[in-house]
Amino acid sequence: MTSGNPTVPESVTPPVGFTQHDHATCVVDGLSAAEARCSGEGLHFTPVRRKVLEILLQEHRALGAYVILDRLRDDGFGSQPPVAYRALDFLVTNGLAHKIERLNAFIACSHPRARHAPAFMICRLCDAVAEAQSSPARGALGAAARATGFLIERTVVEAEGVCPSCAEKPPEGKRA
Amino acid sequence: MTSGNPTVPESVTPPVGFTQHDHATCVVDGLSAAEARCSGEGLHFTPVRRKVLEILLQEHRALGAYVILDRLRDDGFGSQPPVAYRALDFLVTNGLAHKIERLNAFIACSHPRARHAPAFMICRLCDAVAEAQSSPARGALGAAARATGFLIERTVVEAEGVCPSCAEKPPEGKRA
DNA sequence: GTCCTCCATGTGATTATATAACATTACAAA
DNA sequence: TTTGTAATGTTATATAATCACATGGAGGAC
Repeated sequence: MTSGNPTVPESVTPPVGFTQHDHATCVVDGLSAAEARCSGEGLHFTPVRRKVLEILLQEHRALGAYVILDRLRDDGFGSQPPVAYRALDFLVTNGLAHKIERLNAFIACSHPRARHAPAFMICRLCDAVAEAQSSPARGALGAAARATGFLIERTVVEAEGVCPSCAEKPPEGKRA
Repeated sequence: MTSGNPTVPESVTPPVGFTQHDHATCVVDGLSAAEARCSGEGLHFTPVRRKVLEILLQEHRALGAYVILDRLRDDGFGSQPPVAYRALDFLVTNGLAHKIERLNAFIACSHPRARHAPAFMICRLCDAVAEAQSSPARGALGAAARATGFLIERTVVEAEGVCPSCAEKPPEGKRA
Protein backbone atom coordinates (compact mmCIF):
# COMPACT_ATOMS: atom_id res chain seq x y z
CA MET A 1 0.00 0.00 0.00
CA THR A 2 2.15 2.75 -1.27
CA SER A 3 0.08 5.04 -3.36
CA GLY A 4 -3.27 6.67 -3.71
CA ASN A 5 -3.45 8.04 -0.23
CA PRO A 6 -3.37 11.76 -0.69
CA THR A 7 -5.66 13.18 1.94
CA VAL A 8 -5.64 10.82 4.84
CA PRO A 9 -3.41 12.28 7.52
CA GLU A 10 -1.01 10.09 9.38
CA SER A 11 -2.42 11.12 12.70
CA VAL A 12 -4.43 7.98 12.83
CA THR A 13 -3.07 5.21 10.69
CA PRO A 14 -5.16 2.35 11.84
CA PRO A 15 -5.14 -0.77 9.75
CA VAL A 16 -8.61 0.26 8.76
CA GLY A 17 -10.56 -1.12 5.94
CA PHE A 18 -9.38 -3.18 3.10
CA THR A 19 -9.59 -0.28 0.76
CA GLN A 20 -8.53 3.20 1.71
CA HIS A 21 -11.40 5.52 2.35
CA ASP A 22 -11.59 9.21 2.80
CA HIS A 23 -13.40 9.03 6.08
CA ALA A 24 -14.75 12.52 5.93
CA THR A 25 -16.41 11.80 2.63
CA CYS A 26 -17.54 8.47 3.94
CA VAL A 27 -19.35 10.03 6.85
CA VAL A 28 -20.85 12.90 4.90
CA ASP A 29 -22.03 10.68 2.10
CA GLY A 30 -23.44 8.10 4.46
CA LEU A 31 -25.41 10.69 6.35
CA SER A 32 -26.71 12.26 3.16
CA ALA A 33 -27.83 8.93 1.83
CA ALA A 34 -29.58 8.18 5.07
CA GLU A 35 -31.31 11.52 5.09
CA ALA A 36 -32.46 11.06 1.54
CA ARG A 37 -33.65 7.60 2.25
CA CYS A 38 -35.55 8.54 5.38
CA SER A 39 -37.19 11.61 3.96
CA GLY A 40 -38.17 9.59 0.94
CA GLU A 41 -39.82 6.91 3.04
CA GLY A 42 -41.30 9.06 5.73
CA LEU A 43 -38.94 7.81 8.41
CA HIS A 44 -37.86 9.98 11.30
CA PHE A 45 -34.12 10.49 11.12
CA THR A 46 -33.89 11.93 14.61
CA PRO A 47 -30.80 13.34 16.31
CA VAL A 48 -29.96 10.17 18.25
CA ARG A 49 -30.37 8.01 15.21
CA ARG A 50 -28.30 10.36 13.15
CA LYS A 51 -25.62 10.49 15.79
CA VAL A 52 -25.43 6.72 16.05
CA LEU A 53 -25.09 6.40 12.31
CA GLU A 54 -22.40 9.05 12.34
CA ILE A 55 -20.53 7.15 15.04
CA LEU A 56 -20.73 3.98 13.00
CA LEU A 57 -19.65 5.72 9.82
CA GLN A 58 -16.53 7.03 11.51
CA GLU A 59 -15.13 3.54 11.79
CA HIS A 60 -14.59 0.78 9.32
CA ARG A 61 -15.11 -1.83 11.92
CA ALA A 62 -17.97 -3.04 14.02
CA LEU A 63 -18.77 -1.28 17.28
CA GLY A 64 -20.45 -2.82 20.29
CA ALA A 65 -23.61 -1.20 21.57
CA TYR A 66 -21.89 -0.07 24.75
CA VAL A 67 -19.08 1.66 22.90
CA ILE A 68 -21.71 3.52 20.96
CA LEU A 69 -23.49 4.29 24.18
CA ASP A 70 -20.35 5.81 25.67
CA ARG A 71 -19.98 8.10 22.71
CA LEU A 72 -23.63 9.06 22.89
CA ARG A 73 -23.17 10.04 26.51
CA ASP A 74 -20.18 12.17 25.54
CA ASP A 75 -22.43 13.98 23.12
CA GLY A 76 -25.11 14.66 25.65
CA PHE A 77 -27.57 11.94 24.77
CA GLY A 78 -29.07 9.44 27.15
CA SER A 79 -26.64 6.95 28.59
CA GLN A 80 -28.76 3.89 29.24
CA PRO A 81 -28.58 0.84 26.99
CA PRO A 82 -32.04 1.21 25.41
CA VAL A 83 -31.02 4.54 23.92
CA ALA A 84 -28.35 2.87 21.83
CA TYR A 85 -30.27 -0.30 21.14
CA ARG A 86 -33.33 1.53 19.93
CA ALA A 87 -31.39 3.70 17.57
CA LEU A 88 -29.48 0.67 16.30
CA ASP A 89 -32.72 -1.19 15.82
CA PHE A 90 -34.03 1.64 13.70
CA LEU A 91 -30.89 1.72 11.58
CA VAL A 92 -30.75 -2.03 11.12
CA THR A 93 -34.45 -2.33 10.38
CA ASN A 94 -34.21 0.31 7.72
CA GLY A 95 -31.05 -1.02 6.13
CA LEU A 96 -28.77 1.80 7.24
CA ALA A 97 -26.64 -0.43 9.44
CA HIS A 98 -26.00 -4.11 9.96
CA LYS A 99 -25.38 -6.29 12.94
CA ILE A 100 -22.32 -8.50 12.77
CA GLU A 101 -23.60 -11.56 14.58
CA ARG A 102 -20.19 -13.07 15.03
CA LEU A 103 -19.09 -10.02 17.01
CA ASN A 104 -22.33 -8.90 18.59
CA ALA A 105 -21.53 -5.54 17.12
CA PHE A 106 -22.77 -3.09 14.53
CA ILE A 107 -21.49 -1.41 11.41
CA ALA A 108 -22.83 1.21 9.04
CA CYS A 109 -24.13 -0.09 5.76
CA SER A 110 -21.82 0.48 2.84
CA HIS A 111 -24.56 0.34 0.24
CA PRO A 112 -27.46 2.12 1.88
CA ARG A 113 -29.19 2.84 -1.38
CA ALA A 114 -29.92 -0.65 -2.54
CA ARG A 115 -31.77 -3.48 -0.93
CA HIS A 116 -29.28 -6.26 -0.61
CA ALA A 117 -28.16 -9.42 1.15
CA PRO A 118 -24.95 -8.33 2.79
CA ALA A 119 -21.91 -10.46 3.43
CA PHE A 120 -18.99 -9.44 5.60
CA MET A 121 -15.30 -10.06 5.79
CA ILE A 122 -13.88 -9.65 9.28
CA CYS A 123 -10.16 -9.35 9.87
CA ARG A 124 -9.23 -11.15 13.05
CA LEU A 125 -6.00 -9.15 13.36
CA CYS A 126 -7.09 -5.56 12.94
CA ASP A 127 -10.86 -5.95 13.35
CA ALA A 128 -11.56 -4.20 10.08
CA VAL A 129 -14.83 -5.22 8.48
CA ALA A 130 -15.68 -4.94 4.81
CA GLU A 131 -19.10 -5.40 3.34
CA ALA A 132 -19.71 -7.37 0.18
CA GLN A 133 -22.78 -8.69 -1.52
CA SER A 134 -23.92 -12.25 -1.18
CA SER A 135 -26.33 -14.19 -3.30
CA PRO A 136 -27.37 -16.81 -0.82
CA ALA A 137 -30.02 -18.32 -3.02
CA ARG A 138 -27.51 -19.19 -5.71
CA GLY A 139 -24.99 -21.26 -3.80
CA ALA A 140 -25.01 -24.51 -1.92
CA LEU A 141 -27.22 -23.08 0.77
CA GLY A 142 -29.85 -22.05 -1.73
CA ALA A 143 -29.76 -25.49 -3.26
CA ALA A 144 -30.18 -27.12 0.12
CA ALA A 145 -33.06 -24.81 0.92
CA ARG A 146 -34.85 -25.62 -2.30
CA ALA A 147 -34.21 -29.31 -1.85
CA THR A 148 -35.76 -29.33 1.61
CA GLY A 149 -38.48 -26.77 1.03
CA PHE A 150 -37.00 -24.21 3.39
CA LEU A 151 -38.04 -20.64 2.72
CA ILE A 152 -35.15 -18.25 3.21
CA GLU A 153 -36.14 -14.84 4.54
CA ARG A 154 -32.86 -13.48 5.74
CA THR A 155 -29.25 -14.58 5.68
CA VAL A 156 -26.20 -14.06 7.83
CA VAL A 157 -22.98 -14.45 5.89
CA GLU A 158 -19.78 -13.56 7.66
CA ALA A 159 -16.24 -14.61 6.83
CA GLU A 160 -13.48 -14.41 9.38
CA GLY A 161 -9.88 -14.24 8.26
CA VAL A 162 -7.05 -11.90 7.46
CA CYS A 163 -7.40 -8.71 5.47
CA PRO A 164 -4.91 -7.80 2.74
CA SER A 165 -3.14 -5.18 4.86
CA CYS A 166 -2.51 -7.58 7.71
CA ALA A 167 -1.54 -10.38 5.35
CA GLU A 168 1.22 -8.22 3.91
CA LYS A 169 2.76 -7.47 7.24
CA PRO A 170 5.10 -10.01 8.79
CA PRO A 171 3.67 -11.67 11.88
CA GLU A 172 5.36 -9.47 14.42
CA GLY A 173 2.76 -10.09 17.06
CA LYS A 174 -0.65 -8.61 17.04
CA ARG A 175 -1.20 -5.01 16.21
CA ALA A 176 1.20 -2.59 14.72
CA MET B 1 -43.14 -40.54 23.87
CA THR B 2 -44.36 -43.63 22.06
CA SER B 3 -43.74 -42.10 18.72
CA GLY B 4 -42.10 -45.03 17.04
CA ASN B 5 -42.18 -43.44 13.64
CA PRO B 6 -39.25 -45.12 12.01
CA THR B 7 -40.68 -45.23 8.55
CA VAL B 8 -39.28 -42.09 7.09
CA PRO B 9 -37.08 -43.16 4.25
CA GLU B 10 -33.63 -41.72 4.17
CA SER B 11 -33.51 -42.13 0.46
CA VAL B 12 -31.97 -38.79 -0.26
CA THR B 13 -28.47 -37.95 0.71
CA PRO B 14 -28.87 -35.28 3.33
CA PRO B 15 -28.53 -36.47 6.90
CA VAL B 16 -29.74 -32.98 7.32
CA GLY B 17 -33.01 -31.72 8.12
CA PHE B 18 -36.35 -30.75 9.11
CA THR B 19 -37.35 -34.23 8.10
CA GLN B 20 -38.33 -36.81 10.68
CA HIS B 21 -35.45 -38.36 12.50
CA ASP B 22 -35.26 -41.33 14.74
CA HIS B 23 -33.79 -39.44 17.64
CA ALA B 24 -32.57 -42.50 19.45
CA THR B 25 -30.50 -43.47 16.46
CA CYS B 26 -29.43 -39.89 16.06
CA VAL B 27 -28.08 -39.73 19.57
CA VAL B 28 -26.43 -43.13 19.53
CA ASP B 29 -24.82 -42.58 16.16
CA GLY B 30 -23.67 -39.13 17.08
CA LEU B 31 -22.03 -40.33 20.26
CA SER B 32 -20.37 -43.25 18.48
CA ALA B 33 -19.01 -41.00 15.80
CA ALA B 34 -17.67 -38.64 18.44
CA GLU B 35 -16.05 -41.48 20.34
CA ALA B 36 -14.43 -42.81 17.21
CA ARG B 37 -13.24 -39.39 16.23
CA CYS B 38 -11.80 -38.58 19.63
CA SER B 39 -10.09 -41.87 20.15
CA GLY B 40 -8.68 -41.62 16.67
CA GLU B 41 -7.24 -38.20 17.33
CA GLY B 42 -6.19 -38.65 20.91
CA LEU B 43 -8.84 -36.32 22.27
CA HIS B 44 -10.34 -36.82 25.71
CA PHE B 45 -14.04 -37.46 25.35
CA THR B 46 -14.73 -37.00 29.03
CA PRO B 47 -18.07 -37.47 30.80
CA VAL B 48 -19.04 -33.81 30.79
CA ARG B 49 -18.17 -33.42 27.15
CA ARG B 50 -20.04 -36.56 26.29
CA LYS B 51 -23.04 -35.45 28.29
CA VAL B 52 -23.15 -32.07 26.60
CA LEU B 53 -22.99 -33.67 23.19
CA GLU B 54 -25.74 -36.06 24.20
CA ILE B 55 -27.89 -33.14 25.33
CA LEU B 56 -27.32 -31.39 22.02
CA LEU B 57 -28.02 -34.52 20.01
CA GLN B 58 -31.37 -34.94 21.71
CA GLU B 59 -32.67 -31.83 19.99
CA HIS B 60 -32.75 -30.70 16.44
CA ARG B 61 -32.54 -27.15 17.46
CA ALA B 62 -29.96 -24.93 19.04
CA LEU B 63 -29.66 -24.79 22.82
CA GLY B 64 -28.35 -21.89 24.84
CA ALA B 65 -25.45 -22.52 27.17
CA TYR B 66 -27.60 -21.99 30.23
CA VAL B 67 -30.19 -24.52 29.16
CA ILE B 68 -27.37 -27.01 28.75
CA LEU B 69 -26.05 -25.98 32.12
CA ASP B 70 -29.41 -26.70 33.75
CA ARG B 71 -29.44 -30.17 32.31
CA LEU B 72 -25.89 -30.77 33.41
CA ARG B 73 -26.83 -29.86 36.93
CA ASP B 74 -29.74 -32.29 36.77
CA ASP B 75 -27.24 -34.96 35.88
CA GLY B 76 -24.90 -34.21 38.72
CA PHE B 77 -22.29 -32.20 36.92
CA GLY B 78 -21.02 -28.78 37.89
CA SER B 79 -23.55 -26.01 37.60
CA GLN B 80 -21.47 -22.95 36.90
CA PRO B 81 -21.25 -21.39 33.43
CA PRO B 82 -17.64 -22.35 32.69
CA VAL B 83 -18.54 -26.01 32.97
CA ALA B 84 -20.89 -25.74 30.03
CA TYR B 85 -18.81 -23.25 28.06
CA ARG B 86 -15.67 -25.32 28.32
CA ALA B 87 -17.34 -28.48 27.15
CA LEU B 88 -18.98 -26.55 24.33
CA ASP B 89 -15.67 -25.05 23.39
CA PHE B 90 -14.16 -28.52 23.16
CA LEU B 91 -17.00 -29.76 20.98
CA VAL B 92 -16.95 -26.74 18.70
CA THR B 93 -13.17 -26.69 18.39
CA ASN B 94 -13.16 -30.32 17.40
CA GLY B 95 -16.02 -30.09 14.98
CA LEU B 96 -18.52 -32.06 17.04
CA ALA B 97 -20.84 -29.12 17.55
CA HIS B 98 -21.42 -25.70 16.08
CA LYS B 99 -22.37 -22.34 17.44
CA ILE B 100 -25.32 -20.65 15.80
CA GLU B 101 -24.20 -17.05 15.99
CA ARG B 102 -27.58 -15.66 15.18
CA LEU B 103 -29.04 -17.35 18.25
CA ASN B 104 -26.07 -17.39 20.60
CA ALA B 105 -26.76 -21.09 20.93
CA PHE B 106 -25.27 -24.44 20.08
CA ILE B 107 -26.18 -27.49 18.07
CA ALA B 108 -24.61 -30.90 17.51
CA CYS B 109 -22.83 -31.36 14.23
CA SER B 110 -24.74 -33.40 11.69
CA HIS B 111 -21.66 -34.45 9.77
CA PRO B 112 -19.07 -35.07 12.43
CA ARG B 113 -16.95 -37.25 10.24
CA ALA B 114 -15.95 -34.80 7.59
CA ARG B 115 -14.25 -31.47 7.73
CA HIS B 116 -16.71 -29.00 6.33
CA ALA B 117 -17.95 -25.45 6.14
CA PRO B 118 -21.38 -25.68 7.68
CA ALA B 119 -24.41 -23.63 6.77
CA PHE B 120 -27.61 -23.55 8.77
CA MET B 121 -31.28 -23.08 8.13
CA ILE B 122 -33.14 -21.75 11.14
CA CYS B 123 -36.92 -21.87 11.33
CA ARG B 124 -38.20 -18.78 13.05
CA LEU B 125 -41.51 -20.51 13.87
CA CYS B 126 -40.48 -23.79 15.47
CA ASP B 127 -36.81 -23.07 16.11
CA ALA B 128 -35.71 -26.18 14.26
CA VAL B 129 -32.24 -25.94 12.80
CA ALA B 130 -30.90 -27.98 9.91
CA GLU B 131 -27.31 -28.18 8.85
CA ALA B 132 -26.25 -28.03 5.23
CA GLN B 133 -22.95 -27.62 3.51
CA SER B 134 -21.73 -24.34 2.18
CA SER B 135 -18.98 -23.62 -0.29
CA PRO B 136 -18.15 -20.09 0.69
CA ALA B 137 -15.21 -19.78 -1.63
CA ARG B 138 -17.34 -20.39 -4.66
CA GLY B 139 -20.02 -17.76 -4.42
CA ALA B 140 -20.11 -14.02 -4.41
CA LEU B 141 -18.35 -13.86 -1.08
CA GLY B 142 -15.44 -15.91 -2.36
CA ALA B 143 -15.19 -13.69 -5.39
CA ALA B 144 -15.15 -10.59 -3.24
CA ALA B 145 -12.49 -12.10 -1.02
CA ARG B 146 -10.26 -12.96 -3.94
CA ALA B 147 -10.80 -9.56 -5.47
CA THR B 148 -9.71 -7.76 -2.31
CA GLY B 149 -7.06 -10.19 -1.16
CA PHE B 150 -8.93 -11.26 1.92
CA LEU B 151 -7.96 -14.68 3.25
CA ILE B 152 -11.00 -16.58 4.48
CA GLU B 153 -10.34 -18.84 7.44
CA ARG B 154 -13.80 -19.52 8.69
CA THR B 155 -17.32 -18.70 7.61
CA VAL B 156 -20.63 -18.17 9.32
CA VAL B 157 -23.55 -18.92 7.04
CA GLU B 158 -26.99 -18.93 8.58
CA ALA B 159 -30.35 -18.58 6.89
CA GLU B 160 -33.43 -17.60 8.81
CA GLY B 161 -36.84 -18.47 7.47
CA VAL B 162 -39.60 -21.01 7.60
CA CYS B 163 -39.06 -24.76 7.51
CA PRO B 164 -41.19 -27.04 5.31
CA SER B 165 -43.28 -28.34 8.22
CA CYS B 166 -44.23 -24.89 9.41
CA ALA B 167 -44.84 -23.67 5.89
CA GLU B 168 -47.43 -26.40 5.39
CA LYS B 169 -49.30 -25.70 8.56
CA PRO B 170 -51.76 -22.86 8.85
CA PRO B 171 -50.63 -20.38 11.45
CA GLU B 172 -51.77 -21.92 14.70
CA GLY B 173 -49.48 -20.07 17.02
CA LYS B 174 -46.01 -20.92 18.06
CA ARG B 175 -45.45 -24.40 19.32
CA ALA B 176 -45.24 -25.18 23.00
C1' DG C 1 -54.88 28.57 20.52
C1' DT C 2 -55.99 23.79 23.76
C1' DC C 3 -56.21 19.22 24.01
C1' DC C 4 -54.95 14.79 22.59
C1' DT C 5 -52.46 11.06 20.71
C1' DC C 6 -48.50 8.91 18.97
C1' DC C 7 -44.08 8.17 18.86
C1' DA C 8 -39.49 8.88 20.44
C1' DT C 9 -36.52 9.43 24.28
C1' DG C 10 -34.88 8.87 29.12
C1' DT C 11 -34.11 6.09 33.22
C1' DG C 12 -33.78 2.32 36.64
C1' DA C 13 -33.88 -2.38 37.06
C1' DT C 14 -33.33 -6.86 35.41
C1' DT C 15 -32.29 -10.80 32.40
C1' DA C 16 -29.19 -13.21 29.29
C1' DT C 17 -24.70 -14.47 27.61
C1' DA C 18 -19.83 -15.13 28.39
C1' DT C 19 -15.22 -14.93 30.62
C1' DA C 20 -11.55 -14.14 34.38
C1' DA C 21 -9.23 -15.93 38.06
C1' DC C 22 -8.01 -19.32 40.96
C1' DA C 23 -8.57 -23.84 43.73
C1' DT C 24 -9.06 -28.73 43.35
C1' DT C 25 -8.91 -33.13 41.28
C1' DA C 26 -7.52 -36.96 37.98
C1' DC C 27 -4.13 -39.08 35.58
C1' DA C 28 -0.05 -40.25 33.32
C1' DA C 29 4.95 -39.84 32.88
C1' DA C 30 9.43 -39.60 35.16
C1' DT D 1 6.31 -41.08 44.89
C1' DT D 2 6.77 -36.95 42.70
C1' DT D 3 5.67 -33.96 39.29
C1' DG D 4 3.54 -31.92 35.28
C1' DT D 5 -0.53 -31.22 32.80
C1' DA D 6 -5.17 -31.33 31.56
C1' DA D 7 -9.80 -31.23 33.23
C1' DT D 8 -13.20 -29.84 36.44
C1' DG D 9 -15.30 -26.95 40.00
C1' DT D 10 -16.45 -22.47 42.09
C1' DT D 11 -16.67 -17.41 42.95
C1' DA D 12 -16.96 -13.33 40.91
C1' DT D 13 -17.41 -10.30 37.19
C1' DA D 14 -17.72 -8.62 32.45
C1' DT D 15 -20.46 -7.90 28.44
C1' DA D 16 -24.86 -7.87 25.77
C1' DA D 17 -29.73 -7.10 25.60
C1' DT D 18 -34.44 -6.31 27.24
C1' DC D 19 -38.39 -4.90 30.39
C1' DA D 20 -41.27 -1.57 32.44
C1' DC D 21 -42.57 2.73 33.06
C1' DA D 22 -42.06 7.93 33.09
C1' DT D 23 -41.24 12.08 30.27
C1' DG D 24 -41.41 15.07 26.35
C1' DG D 25 -42.26 16.88 21.76
C1' DA D 26 -44.47 17.20 16.99
C1' DG D 27 -48.88 17.29 14.61
C1' DG D 28 -53.67 16.82 14.06
C1' DA D 29 -58.73 17.61 15.75
C1' DC D 30 -61.49 20.80 17.48
